[in-house]
Amino acid sequence: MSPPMELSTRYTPKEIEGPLYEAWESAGCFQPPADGQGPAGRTGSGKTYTVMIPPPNVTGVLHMGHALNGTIQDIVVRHRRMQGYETLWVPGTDHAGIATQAVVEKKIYAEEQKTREDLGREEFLRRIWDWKEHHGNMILRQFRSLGCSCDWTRTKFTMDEDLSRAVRVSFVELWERGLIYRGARLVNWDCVLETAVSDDEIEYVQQKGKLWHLRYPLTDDPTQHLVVATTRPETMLGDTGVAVHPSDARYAQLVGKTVRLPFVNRDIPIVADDSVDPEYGSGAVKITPGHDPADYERGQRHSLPIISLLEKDGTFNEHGGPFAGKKREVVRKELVAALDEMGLLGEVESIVHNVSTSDRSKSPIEPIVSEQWFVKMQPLAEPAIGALKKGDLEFRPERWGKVYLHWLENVQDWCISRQLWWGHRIPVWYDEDDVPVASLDDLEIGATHPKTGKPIVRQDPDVLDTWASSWLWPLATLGWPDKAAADLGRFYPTQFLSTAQEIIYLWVARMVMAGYAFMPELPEAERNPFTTCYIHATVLDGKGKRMSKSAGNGIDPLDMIEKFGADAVRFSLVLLTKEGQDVRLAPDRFEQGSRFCNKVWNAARFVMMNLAGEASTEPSTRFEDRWILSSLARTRDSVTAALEEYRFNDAASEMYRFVWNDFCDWYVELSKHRLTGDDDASAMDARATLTRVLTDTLGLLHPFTPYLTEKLWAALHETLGRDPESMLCVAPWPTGDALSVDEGAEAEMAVLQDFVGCVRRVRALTMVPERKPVPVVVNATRADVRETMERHRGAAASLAFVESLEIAEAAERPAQSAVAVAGGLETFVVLGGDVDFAKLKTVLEGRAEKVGKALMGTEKKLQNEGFLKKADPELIEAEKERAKELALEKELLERNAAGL
RNA sequence: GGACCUAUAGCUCAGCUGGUUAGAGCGCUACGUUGACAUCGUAGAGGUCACUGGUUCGAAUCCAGUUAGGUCCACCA
Repeated sequence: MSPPMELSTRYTPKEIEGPLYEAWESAGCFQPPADGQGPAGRTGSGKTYTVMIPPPNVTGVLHMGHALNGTIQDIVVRHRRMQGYETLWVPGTDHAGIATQAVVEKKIYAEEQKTREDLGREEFLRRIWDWKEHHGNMILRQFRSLGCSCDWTRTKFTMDEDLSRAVRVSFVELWERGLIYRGARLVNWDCVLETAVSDDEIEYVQQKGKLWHLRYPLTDDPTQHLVVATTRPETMLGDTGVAVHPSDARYAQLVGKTVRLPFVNRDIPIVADDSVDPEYGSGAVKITPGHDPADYERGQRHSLPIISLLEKDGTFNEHGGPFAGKKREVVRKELVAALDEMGLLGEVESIVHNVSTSDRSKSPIEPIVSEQWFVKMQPLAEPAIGALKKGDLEFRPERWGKVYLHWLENVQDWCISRQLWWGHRIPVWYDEDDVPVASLDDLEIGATHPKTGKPIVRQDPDVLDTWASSWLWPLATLGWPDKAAADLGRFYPTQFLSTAQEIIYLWVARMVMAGYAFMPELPEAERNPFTTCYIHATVLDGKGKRMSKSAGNGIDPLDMIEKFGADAVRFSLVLLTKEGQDVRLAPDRFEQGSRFCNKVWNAARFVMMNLAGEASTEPSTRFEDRWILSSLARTRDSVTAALEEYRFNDAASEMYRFVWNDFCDWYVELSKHRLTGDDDASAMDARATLTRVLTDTLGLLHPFTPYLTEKLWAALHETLGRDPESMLCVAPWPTGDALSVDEGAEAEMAVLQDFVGCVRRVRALTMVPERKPVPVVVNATRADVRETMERHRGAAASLAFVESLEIAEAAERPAQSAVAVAGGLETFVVLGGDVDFAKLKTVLEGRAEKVGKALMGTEKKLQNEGFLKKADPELIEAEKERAKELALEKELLERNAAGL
């Protein structure tokens, strides 16, 4: 047996993490075994376990939410890998259309004062690719430093050639199934940047504004007016109706009549609509379907025409009448003044309201109508709803299923076109009559339109929504649309998806739809892309606010990794994050994980420093060995169960408790006198048990703290002269093999712990130092307890630092002794010097009172007829037993207090 | 406005399908360094389980309401 390798007294993550990660990767540990001939000596098991990373934006940097999610996925993946599954975790990034385009555009403007129009489409795209090559994927490197065991050889990007192909195939398939159509739609228009922006890029800014009351003359009788209230008076030029609430008596007789719109002299109808709030403003709403989403809806309901007033830069077009050609701000001012002059301006209220503002240009958003591409969602949603209802898909926590269903059951058609340059170009070409056609392969300008036979004149300039590629993620990363792709057959469907709540419908629901839509050849349940969708906690700051870049309250996980190590960050995150519960984080929360890692490190050091002698090969019959192995068995079972049920914090706290409280505080302490004592057989048993417990502990802990445990695994193997090539990362998960719960040993251990607790309490109370040997007399009325004490007097004496130990049934309290009571034991500690008996008396009385209260509680229960009649008989028995014990304890406490 | 979540020790949180002397970590108090670990050990103080009702023999736990905080979605003409 060789001496243990040199281990410092403190765990120093920084030095070991990098090399270990490289070792895992170069040994191919993260790749599933190919064709039964696995890397790192593994063979295929035939069972696969697949996880897809939610692809972060290429522009992204790791934040706490990523760190938490990365940790969760890695725990699952490492656990399954050790269980023998052929495990695949696919990493990658998302091209994130607008976010990326904005980042690069901004950078180019800052450096060269050039806009994307200045560069032109082709050059601009080249620049983005260039940027992506140099600065993208930073986030993937950060996932590595967390220890994530992704198969990096399969890294994907949503604009890779194969994924782009998949996007195009999916588009054409939907086109051919008649699920894609073109239609008018209000989009959020940024008049400064002259682009549509998505809902996500709008900020609602609270501003002071005015609510203008405008008086519209009735067509019948121009001396009468209908007053409408608006915050955007200039849009009146596009009004095609006025709405009032159907039950509003003030206007009831006007419904069906028309008003004449000033400036443009258009007669527009007055309609009744439930959406109008009679209390707000004048109770009458102007309807501008071309420039307001709510009005668009109202317009649809009442079949009102749509008028578009604005050019792309925000100037008014020919529908603006006298204001045509003027900017929107100017029109507002002039129009209000003109109305005032005509006597058509009523009250002007000052109000505070939310103005939708473009994130990027900070200018007010103008909703405008434009032509967009849509996907019909209804037919795609049906099977996705079925997946959840039939149980082929489950959410964790379950309640998120409701969010998923609610969205699917009210699903709107999906607008998939975006007026951007960065993204998958829409594969649609038009002939000279503007007849569109979708095509798998690019059509040349001048080529023949396959349907009309006329020449193609242009390709659609827009690109697809980012989610039009990410909804294919589980399919396309495995080789779809090539149905014969080996990975697709082997790893699809996947088992586990962990992601954030806010993308349940943006992403999760759509992936499910895609699975059903594009894998029709599979049995129904297997089309669903993942069986479990785990929604992880939202990470909040120490004050309970969401962590975000803009709020500046984020904790950088990389700083924490730098300071505490990846394992400490991982362990802390998981320990703190109860399933389904948001988590508040402050930097000092990571210390707990850090301390734990150090504890494990030192426990392992202790074990290895004491393995220099022979170890037993037969199972030990000694109670402390049986006790710790029993506890190990319980822990192993509950950790395994917790991991399989995604209760990661339960698993982590079980490990924490076992390692710290059972193994370090009791077993290691109990082993010390054996390892240095004269009883060789006992020492051999201790060495065997220490080795066994450490080995399994490292295995159980590996998913949580991979670096620490891998390092210690290597050290242990070196110490024992075992296979130096062995890697914990791909070692088998600790399982049953003869390790089971031993209730006898547990009961004996409980007696010992009671005894030691008594002695320690007396010492603390009377200021006798922990290690100063003292004579102890212990009374145990129960014979079995007395026998246990007799059997383990050596262990008891060693743990309690006893000078002499007398075990009796009813000994008198020795002179100059203090006493503590627990579990039916009456423990007298003989002290030298002065003892504060008055203080001791107070403590005993206090305890007696507490125990008395508990006793009263149980007695009350036992006298309660309802309880005796209705409660579980076993429970009643237990309660009687408890009453006996409490009564004994109370008696002992009172007797001793009285004797002082 | 809609949906959902939370309220337990000074702080951050556990407490599963109702029966515990209501727990953990941090912080606090006292004591302790001859070697696994001071990123440690031992002992201790500290809680009307937000409030009000209800169900029950029995409620931190189940139900209803109130209050306070949070998250997501929608968005005010």
